[in-house]
Amino acid sequence: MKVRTRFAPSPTGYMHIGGMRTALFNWLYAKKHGGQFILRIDDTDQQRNIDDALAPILQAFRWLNLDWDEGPEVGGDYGPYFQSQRGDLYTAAADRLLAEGKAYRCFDTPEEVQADKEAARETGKPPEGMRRSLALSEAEIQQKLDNSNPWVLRFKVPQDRKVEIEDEIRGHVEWDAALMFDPNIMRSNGSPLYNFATVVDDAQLDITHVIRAEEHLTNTAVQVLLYEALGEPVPAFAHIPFVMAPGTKKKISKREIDKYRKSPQFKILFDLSNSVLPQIGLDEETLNPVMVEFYEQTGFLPAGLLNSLGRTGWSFDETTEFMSLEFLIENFSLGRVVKAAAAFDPEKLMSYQAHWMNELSASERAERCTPFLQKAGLLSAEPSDADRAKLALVVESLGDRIKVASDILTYGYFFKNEIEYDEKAFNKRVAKGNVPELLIEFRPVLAELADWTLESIETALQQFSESKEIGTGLLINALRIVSTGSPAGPGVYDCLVIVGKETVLTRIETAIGKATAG
RNA sequence: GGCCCCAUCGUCUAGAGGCCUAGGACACUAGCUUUUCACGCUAGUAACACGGGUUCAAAUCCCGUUGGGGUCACCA
Repeated sequence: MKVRTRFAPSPTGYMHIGGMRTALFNWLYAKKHGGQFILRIDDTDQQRNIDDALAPILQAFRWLNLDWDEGPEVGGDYGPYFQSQRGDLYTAAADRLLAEGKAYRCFDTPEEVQADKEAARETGKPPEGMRRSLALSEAEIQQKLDNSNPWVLRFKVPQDRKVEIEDEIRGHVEWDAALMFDPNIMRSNGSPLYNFATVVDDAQLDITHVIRAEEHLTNTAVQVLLYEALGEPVPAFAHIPFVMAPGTKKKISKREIDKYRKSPQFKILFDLSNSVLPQIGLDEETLNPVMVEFYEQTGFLPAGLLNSLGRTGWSFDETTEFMSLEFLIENFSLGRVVKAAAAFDPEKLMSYQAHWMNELSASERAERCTPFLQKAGLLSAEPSDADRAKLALVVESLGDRIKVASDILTYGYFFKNEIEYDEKAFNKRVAKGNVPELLIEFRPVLAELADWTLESIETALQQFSESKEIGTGLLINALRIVSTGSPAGPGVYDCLVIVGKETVLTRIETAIGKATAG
């Protein structure tokens, strides 16, 4: 049998990082077994702006290179793939259940149902009055129908049995049907409830493996019964633990974002957010680390996020950490999914990210950095050859200092005409001792250099230091601040070459002026 | 509260009765390297929730306790 898995997001306007992990596991399982991955949109409860709310979700899949075999935009033989367009399917299934006596019209008011449930809560058993509508005669039912009394469709749970599944991750799980409350499967307006719609859809779509978050484990009991009542084969289930927020035991959630902002475990991500988003014109309030979009916008690599997602709640063996998407496809298995919930770890994500960034060539890294400089207004939309050459030089000399593409903005000073001095560093390395005097003497040496290369500058500096009987570190450290303003960055000679001879000479003058002024 | 799930270093995990003096990775600490920063290298700190069984032998199997989580909607 051909493996078919699915991910069924609601159009919420963003792709949740935890949901992405669930989707990834579904996708991997399908790919690993040469099957199909289907995207179905659970929009029964949504009304408007479906397109807007769906776009970021599809974009997240595209960005991570997780293609879907059937679903929005690509279509497929089992469509439509929006629940809002599959009404006939649910109605037909509901009619059949009603006709076969497997479901019944419940005329209880919501208040009655509520009261029943509260009364029964203590015992854990279904309430006495649950099936009072079932006792109604044909005539009584007809009369209520004629009076347009509202009703919902309830599934009649066969109570004299157990419901059992062999979960691919959790193993044997069973429930006592006698303890189950007849679930509402159709609203009074005729639209289906989740548990019903999902079963009808998964059956119709020939889904073979339902891989979803463990919060659905309890729902599975009802769903199994529904499959059976509908005469459909029950798919294999795999309930994966959910992704917790770092430093907590709770599922990671967008609602808790304000707490996360203060969490030390999240610091690395919010620091990035705070420094990068304002520079590229994005709002820190609307974009955050719970959303997959955040990682795309701050310059993570798909490989970095994928590696992180693939390793939270799953492992290949005792040592393998770095996994490409190809590796994951080749080796993924539900059997190795960890049963306990796992916390998403930003620090570890960063280490995966750094690894995959380093796998890229300098020119590939430069390409990733380009849009960030452009959005920050530090590089024109159509860079000149000189601009490109400079960027290439900067990225090359920065090496592994660029972990996420937006890190290039930390070194934005290479692309500005005016530099800002790090005051502390300036006082420590420039406005100190006889450094200003040394700079005054060294400047003409640089000015007379025929070549402006790493080697020529280094040689000149060493000879000069030797003649003055000083360590090279003195000028090296001073020149870094003088030429870039910043205490951190590439080697000085790289800095000097990148900044350029004329500018360096000018900046030495400026720095001397500043250092001697006060 | 009923039902269901889960439980190894701070974190992600390895471990399917003896390879466990519990392994790897991230983080952390120290040292080395070094012209800053970063990288790299070396070393170190650090865990089987608890209590009973079963067994010659248990992190691994069973039971219980505790703790954590999920779920009990005309949400998905």
